[in-house]
Amino acid sequence: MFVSTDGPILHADLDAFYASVEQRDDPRLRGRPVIVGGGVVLAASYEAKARGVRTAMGGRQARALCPDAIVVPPRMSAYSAASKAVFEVFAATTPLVEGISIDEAFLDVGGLRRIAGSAADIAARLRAEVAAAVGLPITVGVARTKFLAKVASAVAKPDGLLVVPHDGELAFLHPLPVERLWGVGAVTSAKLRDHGIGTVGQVAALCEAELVGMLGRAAGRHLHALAHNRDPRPVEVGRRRRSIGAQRALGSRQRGHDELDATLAALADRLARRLRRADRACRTVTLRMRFRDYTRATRSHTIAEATTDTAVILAAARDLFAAAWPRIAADGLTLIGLALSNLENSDAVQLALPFDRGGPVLDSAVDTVRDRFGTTAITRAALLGRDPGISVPLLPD
DNA sequence: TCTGGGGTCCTAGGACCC
DNA sequence: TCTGGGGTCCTAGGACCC
Repeated sequence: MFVSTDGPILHADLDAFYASVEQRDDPRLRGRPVIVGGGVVLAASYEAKARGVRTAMGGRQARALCPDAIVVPPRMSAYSAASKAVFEVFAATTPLVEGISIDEAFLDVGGLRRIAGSAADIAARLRAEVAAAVGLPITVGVARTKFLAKVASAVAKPDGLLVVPHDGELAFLHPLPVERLWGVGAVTSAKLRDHGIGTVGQVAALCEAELVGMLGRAAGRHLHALAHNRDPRPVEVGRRRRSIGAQRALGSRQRGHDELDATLAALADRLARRLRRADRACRTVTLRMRFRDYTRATRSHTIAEATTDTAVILAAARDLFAAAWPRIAADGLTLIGLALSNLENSDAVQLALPFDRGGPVLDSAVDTVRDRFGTTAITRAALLGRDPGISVPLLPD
């Protein structure tokens, strides 16, 4: 489900989010280099970033670059609470909010001009409100497209506001390095630079076919469009998660079969709980592995019936694990993970009825469910029992 | 100094169906 | 016995993002 207008789009992005929450909650950390996460850097304050510390960097390297950094363990519940408070400020600004991650969202402010002023005014007020209500710095980019709004916020960081005017879009975009384009990571960047392409303007000078030849169909078309600031994607409200996963790094020590099996069971249990809490069910279980040489592999299995059952999920995971065991034993596992995908809503109600009973029973059962859960929930029911899996349409979808 | 944990989307081959 | 095009689903891998 999505709604959108033609109006300007805000990209709001909290600065060094986890580290900023730590500095907010502990005055001794303010103005000092802060690293969240020990083994690997989950977030670095701007004081630490100035010393070269980067997200996802190994902890030892980070401490070498910045020996006086204060390293704190992550407090995920504090970050969730802060995120929730910030999203409440977003929601008070416009109903058209698309959350991208815990610290980032697009806001469509088209149609608000008459009641709330220009997009620049709205953005400035949003920053002030987040600072006042939650005590965190946030950067906002404003532009006509999602992509350009995101580029603008990245350029304006930290604690900034940047509005890209309609008549200045390409003048702003084209001098930027290609790495600013959404979807250009290490691999694509290297390919482009091999062809002597370093700026967005140089990408824009290529025709689409040349880019497709270099990068493949989807990536080529995508980059060609972005380089010309063509991005028709609307701000989408109410997007639902398509997969949930959990993983554990295992370090270099070799783990035995039983220890890995116990880890697998813990992952399955954790994921199944999250699945049920979200009122979703899954059909596909994927086992993720990383080996000593850092190669990766996935093995997946799709079940006929969506499930929320820990035992069913774990059984599928164990089958995949057993099939992969020879390679695991030979190559050594350094990471194990599970992902659940092919998610369906599990907030439907199933009616189990005797196989030989007729329509009136069905009708009264439907009425019961309607009374209890509301009419819109019912579209069809499965006949369970001796012949499971038969679907009978009761009402048109 | 070897690289965490959570996600998204795309590609490509094969099975299967009409 | 050989022949087609089109579509969906599943599986595996890969690039990318925060």
